[in-house]
Amino acid sequence: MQKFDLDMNSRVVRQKFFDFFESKNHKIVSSAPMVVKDDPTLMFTNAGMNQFKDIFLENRTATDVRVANTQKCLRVSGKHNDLEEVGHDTYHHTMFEMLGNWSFGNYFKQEAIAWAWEFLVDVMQVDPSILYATVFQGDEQDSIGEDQEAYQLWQKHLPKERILKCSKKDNFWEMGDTGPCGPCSEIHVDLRSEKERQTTPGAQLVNADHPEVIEIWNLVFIQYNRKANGQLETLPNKHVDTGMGFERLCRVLQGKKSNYDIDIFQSIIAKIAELTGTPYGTADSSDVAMRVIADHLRAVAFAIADGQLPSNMKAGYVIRRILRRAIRYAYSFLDQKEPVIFKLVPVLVQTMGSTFEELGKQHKLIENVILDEEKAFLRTLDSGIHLLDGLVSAARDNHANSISGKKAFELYDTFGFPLDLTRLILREKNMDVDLEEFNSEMEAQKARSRKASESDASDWVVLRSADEQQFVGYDMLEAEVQLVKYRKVSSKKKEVYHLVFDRTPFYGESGGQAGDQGLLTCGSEKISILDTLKENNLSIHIASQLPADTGAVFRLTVNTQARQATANNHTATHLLHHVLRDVLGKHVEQKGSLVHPDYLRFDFSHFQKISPEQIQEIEHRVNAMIRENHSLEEFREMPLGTAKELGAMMLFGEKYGDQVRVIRFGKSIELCGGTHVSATGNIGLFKIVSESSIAAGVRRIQAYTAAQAEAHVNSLLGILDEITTLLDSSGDVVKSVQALFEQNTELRKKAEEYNKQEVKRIKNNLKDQVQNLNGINFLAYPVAADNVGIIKDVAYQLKNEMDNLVLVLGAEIHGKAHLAVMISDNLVQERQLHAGNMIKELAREIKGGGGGQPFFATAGGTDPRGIQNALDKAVDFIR
RNA sequence: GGGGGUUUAGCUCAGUUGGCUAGAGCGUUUGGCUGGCAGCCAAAAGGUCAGGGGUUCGACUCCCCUAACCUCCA
Repeated sequence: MQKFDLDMNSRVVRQKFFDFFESKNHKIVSSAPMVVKDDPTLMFTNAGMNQFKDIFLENRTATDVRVANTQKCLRVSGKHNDLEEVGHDTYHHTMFEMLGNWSFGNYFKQEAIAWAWEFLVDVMQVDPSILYATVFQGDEQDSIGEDQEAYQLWQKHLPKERILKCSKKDNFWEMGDTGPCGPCSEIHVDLRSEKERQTTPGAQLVNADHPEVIEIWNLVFIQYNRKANGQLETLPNKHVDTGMGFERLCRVLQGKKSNYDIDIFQSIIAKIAELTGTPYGTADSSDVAMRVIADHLRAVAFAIADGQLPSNMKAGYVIRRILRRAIRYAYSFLDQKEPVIFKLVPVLVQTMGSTFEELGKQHKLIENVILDEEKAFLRTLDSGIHLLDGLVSAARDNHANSISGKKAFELYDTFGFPLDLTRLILREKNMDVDLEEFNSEMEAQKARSRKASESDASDWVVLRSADEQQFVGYDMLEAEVQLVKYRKVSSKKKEVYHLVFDRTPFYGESGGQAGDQGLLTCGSEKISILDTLKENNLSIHIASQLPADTGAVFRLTVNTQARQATANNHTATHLLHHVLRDVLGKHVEQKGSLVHPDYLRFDFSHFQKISPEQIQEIEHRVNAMIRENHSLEEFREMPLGTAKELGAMMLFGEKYGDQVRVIRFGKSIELCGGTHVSATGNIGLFKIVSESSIAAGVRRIQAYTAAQAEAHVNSLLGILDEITTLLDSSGDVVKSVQALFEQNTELRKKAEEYNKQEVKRIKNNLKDQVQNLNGINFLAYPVAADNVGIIKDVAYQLKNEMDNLVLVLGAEIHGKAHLAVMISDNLVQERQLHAGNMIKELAREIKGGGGGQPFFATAGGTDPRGIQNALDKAVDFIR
């Protein structure tokens, strides 16, 4: 029987794992950020191996060959992970920790298996009789046999009946369609009761989605490379990559039935219970809601700490979806109509802040961002409910008891109102939604999106094997290089080639700095490099075409002008960052940065609007640092510890190696991989052009430097100049404009007054001309007016003053003919007169058209000479 | 990156197939009444109908472009 230890809280478990692998000569490294920055195939870290991917791909050589860590991971989709399922069962999460130990070309299966066993059974005292191991059974298609070696090794610890041979689906790990891969061996644990275990052997339940027979540790043995043609080749360097679900391990050790019962989640759930007044265990629906909230809170808080704010694009959208799902559950099943999730942040910081210090340091920001999103989504829900009410009453009027899928989809797609809420509300009113139609609308939406973002990358064509790619761009702006590999990428818009060279002076887009542009030359052939991207530590040059001779020696030349402009903006960003912390306070943390040749954009945490005076002060101080002309001090390889002692600025959500590059300009010291000016004086001028908010607690500054700043200032001065000239004002322009405004208002009022008088005058004149025909007060008369409004006004006023009126007015305004017909309401009723029909006929006389309502209509035409004819003709209608 | 939507008074929003001289509620101001928790009554002020272009006799309404925001999908 599994014994468990109440003192085995999550912190102790984590520490024991580290201690164990440290004793096996592993280096304990910190978790990489959860948000992935330089891998287009991945938005979030979804496994422990992500931060070592470049080692497996041999883009980087490992400095330590034995490593262990805990990695914060996020999964929202995948074969066993559907966001909508999380919280309903007891062992799936969006955010989770993955404990792992790694060997980079060092130890292999024997040690990996022996140590896994030793850690679980000897150190953590897991009952060996509830453990199962799986090994790869081989695959004919790939012509590889079963993993005999692993099978043998497991027999030292487990009887044969508890070592299971499994298929490629569960026991062969691949990073992607191509690349490093290999068989794996999983450890499963059977947590069912003694009695249940005797009735059904655990072996039958392994890999069968049983909630109590679960995988806890996957040992991956990377020994092959999958080539583009599907073939496997044996790797010279074999690696071990293991991953153990931390929350599951804690569950086993704490003797709980559910991951959500371990200390990490229970502290959060207890707080939810306290805040909502609903104890955990009250009902199934509220329990699910609490698990959803507890899980999603972690995911969102960690993402924000790593710099990923909720937004409507890409990774930010995933975070928003997770957070909104939590809000939805709080709203629907815990009856929380006001923001509540942000109140849980302190508990999370308390339980996890010591291991992940980024949480505590950004406590306030995380709260603010969550609160803001809660408010926004509750507003969205409010207006959605309003719209749904409209749909419901419309359906009732039609005696329908359901709402079309199309409408429900519109509610969801356009107004962000979730389908499950729609259904919940409808059910209370005994109504339903056409789900089939909803789903087909959804499919159409997805298809549209896919089509729009379609791009097709063909396989890499590898020309030569190469060591780690060398970046020489800090020292050189051109270099002789050779092509290592290339591929063609076609998207809807155009075709480009991705080129990778053995070395390059081109800076690949990273750390917010835009990639270099430039030229690739070979003899007389010139190919432009449009952009440079960085993927998994590899610089990829985007070229408009492929060079004729791919085997040649090329010359790569960076566009120096763009590079210099970029450097200006990058250095200015550092100065700005430094000054912001001085002027606004040390709470300022970089939350995003874009360094472009034309401008710079800097996002940072700060909770109020920055006043114009502060903007001026910031600008002034940055310009002062520019004039002080600090020289660049660059330390390419500084131990991380030394950099910290220097007080170098480090960023959350950024991963740093042991050796870091440090950039210093006077008091500004930052860890940075970007390119900079040789002295701050090069920047010339720094000018802030906008300050705004992009999220709760995050502000954005955009600025220009050098030539752009100059151009900006000049264009503003130019506008001012023009205004001054227009006003013919040599003195205070602002006062002149104010005076102009006042004058304008005055004149407008005067004009209105004049019009009123004019209307009155015309009206009084007309009154005398009214004839009585057949009991109708009839008048058809030309008037002199200089705008259409006057005719209209006259007509309306006369209508108010006279009964039984049929009025036809004509006027020539700006060379065009205008007619208006007004008929008293009673005549419209009694005599079936219709101004609109009348005017259509009359309009013929002025060669125009018109229309309107029964009592009032207008027409216009091109022939003013016809006005009198039209007026004469009008009388026919009342005879 | 693609789709859908919104933009009308200080705020929240109505505004039908193009035609009432752009409205409501709240808020503001003024006057009157009133011992009360959003007091009551009356009146007034307040609009570049997001911006620009077009169609039309006539555009808040239809078409095109731009901007900001909301929202879904990838």
